[in-house]
Amino acid sequence: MDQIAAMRAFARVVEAGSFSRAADLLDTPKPTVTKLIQQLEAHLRTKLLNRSTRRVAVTPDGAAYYERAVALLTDLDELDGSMAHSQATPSGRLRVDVPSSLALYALIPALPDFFARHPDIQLDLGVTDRTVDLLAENVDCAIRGGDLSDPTLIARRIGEVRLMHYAAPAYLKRHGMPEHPRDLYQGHRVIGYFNARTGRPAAFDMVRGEESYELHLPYAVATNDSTAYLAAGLAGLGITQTIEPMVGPYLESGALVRVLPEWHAGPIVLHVVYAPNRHLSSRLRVFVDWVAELFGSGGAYRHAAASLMLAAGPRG
Amino acid sequence: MDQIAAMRAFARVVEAGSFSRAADLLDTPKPTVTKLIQQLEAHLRTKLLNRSTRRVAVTPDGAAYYERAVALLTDLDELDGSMAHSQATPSGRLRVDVPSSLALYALIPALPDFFARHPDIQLDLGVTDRTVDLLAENVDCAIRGGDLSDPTLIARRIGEVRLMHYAAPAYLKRHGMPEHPRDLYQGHRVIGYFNARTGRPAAFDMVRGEESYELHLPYAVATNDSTAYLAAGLAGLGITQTIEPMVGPYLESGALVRVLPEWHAGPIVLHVVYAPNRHLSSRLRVFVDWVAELFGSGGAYRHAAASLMLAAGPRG
DNA sequence: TCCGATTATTTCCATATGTGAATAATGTTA
DNA sequence: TAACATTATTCACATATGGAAATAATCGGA
Repeated sequence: MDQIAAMRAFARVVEAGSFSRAADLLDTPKPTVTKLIQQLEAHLRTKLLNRSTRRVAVTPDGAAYYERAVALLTDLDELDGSMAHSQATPSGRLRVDVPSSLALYALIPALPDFFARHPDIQLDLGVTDRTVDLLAENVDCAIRGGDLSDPTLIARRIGEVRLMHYAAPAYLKRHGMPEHPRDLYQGHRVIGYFNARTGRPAAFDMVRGEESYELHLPYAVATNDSTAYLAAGLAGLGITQTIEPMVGPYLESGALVRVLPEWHAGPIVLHVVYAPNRHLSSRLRVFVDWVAELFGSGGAYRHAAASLMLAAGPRG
Repeated sequence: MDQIAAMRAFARVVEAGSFSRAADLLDTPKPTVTKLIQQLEAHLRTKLLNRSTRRVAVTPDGAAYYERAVALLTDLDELDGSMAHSQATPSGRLRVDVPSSLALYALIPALPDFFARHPDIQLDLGVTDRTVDLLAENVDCAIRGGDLSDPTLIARRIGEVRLMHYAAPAYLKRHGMPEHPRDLYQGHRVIGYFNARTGRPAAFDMVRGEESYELHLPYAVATNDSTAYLAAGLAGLGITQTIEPMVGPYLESGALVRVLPEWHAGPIVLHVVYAPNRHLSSRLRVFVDWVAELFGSGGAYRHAAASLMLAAGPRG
């Protein structure tokens, strides 16, 4: 028995004073109304309505039950309605994971635009380069760069950035400027970036035309956080392999210098990933669309100049 | 979809943290739980649970829905429980119709005993000789004497009373004592009792052994209320045909005298009638049983001596 | 009192749902 | 990395429910 349908039918019969009219109002066949009322009475073991073919009278028990049933149905409709409303109107909290560099240099500076469009959404930003488990940590979506490790997630490509090589002037004054990737093995140090999961530092990729090298270089310091990585480079601790959009203001101020400018480390593809879901919430949908537009339009780094500046190392 | 079952399943999964455990707690097959959750998510167009075969996590939407759904289910269980409770423990109001003479001389004086047994029941007594429509007037049951007119009602026989003939001394002083039923046509008057529905006065039935007469006699006054009828007889307005148990104290006090004592008007069978109902409420059941016992045991009129006494007419 | 219009209910077949068995997926352990 | 135990889901058939048509019941009017 569908008790809710039965309660609705009963309420309508009480209000309409007739099984037939109630059936019409509910757009339900008359035998269905009959059966629902019978089922409800059987469930409650109480006669709710005294009826003949011409007349329907509510029993005292039925009248008492009606009052409370109507209140319950109102609560239920309200609950259903609030779920529908929150689907139709993007609102509520969204948990998003972003690598720190993309958060600090691209996403966060653009958020005023997002909130201008969707003032009812709250974002919980997880700022970490670590690859989080979306299910385990109740993360709605994550922005990821590079290779994707979880094939079960939906990955929507939103753009790409180039990795280039830079060093602080003080570093270059001490170690000299390399002319070729092989030179990096001659007394040079790099800033290491290690994958949080495997613990192994990433290789330095050098690509020029058809020529390419994958170098595993000695480092004085390594980190798994992209912003700390940049700070280490600025401190003159070694050569960095960093995404282009982050370094603009530091190149301008001279805090960083391009190293081996004809060589780059190839593009890093950016994705926004989320779990498959037949019922994708509207807030997740609008966020994903907005992020795709932000990074895809090239506008992601427009605000970088007005963004935070890390401390540069000694100019030497 | 049975939304209530779905909500219950959802609540159990949230609490148990597992589909299988929830199914066990609900004594429901596991595929049923799976389907119910799927149906609920489809209904709400919202993902409530992120799950794998090994893990179940509640979404933020799911958590919010859970709080409110549990409150609703509690209200519903309370409502269902209150109906069940009112069935198990006889309580609530009962509308009973009784002819006035039986109310005043038998039922009402015995009610202290009924309420000692069932203190939670309230009785609404309709005291009238009129044959009420149980359905139209929301009457739970009625006590009736004589022939039954409605074959659709359940009639439970509870006893019988004899109709005899009486007159006040003053009446007999004026008109003399009849020796035979035929004498009643010689200047006598009777108190007429008319059926409320047909408006026709009842005949006087006289039975002695194999001999019987059905007399339509002239009357000075007629009424459709059995207590008013008795009062008219006490006032010396004519000969009455009244049930035996009512007149005890008046015979004792001499306010009434037996007329044609070898003749009686045959027994009147008493029934308690009520509408057929698959779910007879417990209070109606206990009332019917109690009334049957009261009238069946012959104790119905035990209290009459201590009961109200109508004013007698002039003794003459 | 009888007839007819109206309305609740029943019947029987079509459709939807429930459930046992099988399958797919997950995540821990050796 | 492979094996295995556990658990959510799917599949196919059995059972329950929905609904059109037919029937039964009611009650007002002639």
